Amino acid sequence: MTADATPGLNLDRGSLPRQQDWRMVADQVASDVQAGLLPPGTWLKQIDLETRYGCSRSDVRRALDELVARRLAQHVLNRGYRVFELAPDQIAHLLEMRVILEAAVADRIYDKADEAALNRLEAMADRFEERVLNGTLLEQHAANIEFHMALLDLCPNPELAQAVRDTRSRLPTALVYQWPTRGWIDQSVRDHASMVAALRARDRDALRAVVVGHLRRAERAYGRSDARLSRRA
Amino acid sequence: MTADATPGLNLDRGSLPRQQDWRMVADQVASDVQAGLLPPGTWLKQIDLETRYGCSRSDVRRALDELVARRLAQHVLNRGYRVFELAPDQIAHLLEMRVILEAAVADRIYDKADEAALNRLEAMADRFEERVLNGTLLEQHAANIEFHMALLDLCPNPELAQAVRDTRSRLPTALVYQWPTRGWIDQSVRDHASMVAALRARDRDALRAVVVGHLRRAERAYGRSDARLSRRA
DNA sequence: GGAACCATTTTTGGTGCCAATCAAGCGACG
DNA sequence: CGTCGCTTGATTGGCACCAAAAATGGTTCC
Repeated sequence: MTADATPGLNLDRGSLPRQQDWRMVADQVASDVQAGLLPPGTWLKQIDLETRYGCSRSDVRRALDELVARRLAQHVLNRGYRVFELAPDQIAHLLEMRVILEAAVADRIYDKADEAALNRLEAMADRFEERVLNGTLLEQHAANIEFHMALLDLCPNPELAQAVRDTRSRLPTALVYQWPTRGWIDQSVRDHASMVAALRARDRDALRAVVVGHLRRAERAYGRSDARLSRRA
Repeated sequence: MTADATPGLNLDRGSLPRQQDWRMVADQVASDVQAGLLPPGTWLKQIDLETRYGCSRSDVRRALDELVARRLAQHVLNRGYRVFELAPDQIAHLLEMRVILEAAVADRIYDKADEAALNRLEAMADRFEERVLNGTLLEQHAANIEFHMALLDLCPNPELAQAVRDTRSRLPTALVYQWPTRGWIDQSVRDHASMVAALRARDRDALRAVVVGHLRRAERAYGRSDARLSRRA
């Protein structure tokens, strides 16, 4: 939290309706954490956040408490708040939970998957493919997220969907920015197509297999990034 | 800057040398909600909590925010906080998630289930049975919880175990106090015994079947309570 | 008799200030 | 020369006060 005066991003809040500011701050910080702007272990100084997001001190405090409750930050008494730093085994555990939850989602996704939804999904898969061909890494990432979110929206159990979102938000995507290999991306493109195809064919087992395989590959990618990181440390 | 000797290991929420005040208040309120002392929909007035738990106003506020983050309470702007009131379909969704998560736990529980752990578990099953024979409803309930918590402690994935605890905590147990039928309790006793037996026999499928059956019965019990409630409304 | 309106009281929500606490820098001492 | 202890600076954390909003109770008018 040192090297940003960051002119562009700030939304003026004087004109906004003044309800629930701290929630927006929490979401902003969460978003910045996910984007890798605030790496794990960074101290979240209250004064910095205050100026950065242009809100009051109490808003910052409540936002930080919320982030702790979401397990995106941890609180050290009389020291402050820092971005949560997951140990490798914690990452493994979270990834395992992701597999469990997303497999369950895959099993339950059929009821709401009508023709219109399938078409929208296919459009997003295509968009991802197009972004892979000619788009920045950031755009690829965004399109990827979009596809998965759309898939998740088809889950008939909103609590389950939220659990998936929460689990995902806790996993650092910073590692993804050094996106492993070209083969990985291509495989992802194919996976997305396979998912839509399995949905169209109403083939439960195939869909679950694709989803689990997709996540397992991500798991291995994390493993590689971790190895890189620990080699450096 | 930010040189740090201790990266990552701490996730303890309870083992701090001195727990923060507001956290204790939050846990107290959560416990009272679970116990049915604070029925769903109850307004949680700040002054009441302040006097009831003998803490400052800011502690109360932070505790309430934490309860909102845990989805045990909801916040209405300029009106206050109230105990979360789940719609029947939300309860159904949460129960479904419980089945998903606990089935996953059952599948993964073997690694840590050594002889000592099995004996402890069996002792708890026996205690539950004993409490069913001659004990108050509250004691039965406590013994039941204890057994399930011990079972959960065998889960090698702490994140998954925590997810189960979180999901459980969101389900109102107040309905259980009017404990459905005698047959239900007896079946529970038998289920617990079956779980231990399946663990001893290392029979994955059997264990999962028992767990899922156990929860499905609870599901039906909730359904009945809901019917009772909505009939009255 | 009932409904709308107004004053009072209660409760919530935010802000500013000050004490408690910790890290870093500095000097003295073994 | 290294280490211990103190001082200083910066940051966090709690508390008390005050403003805004809603519920309550009573009154008046239709």
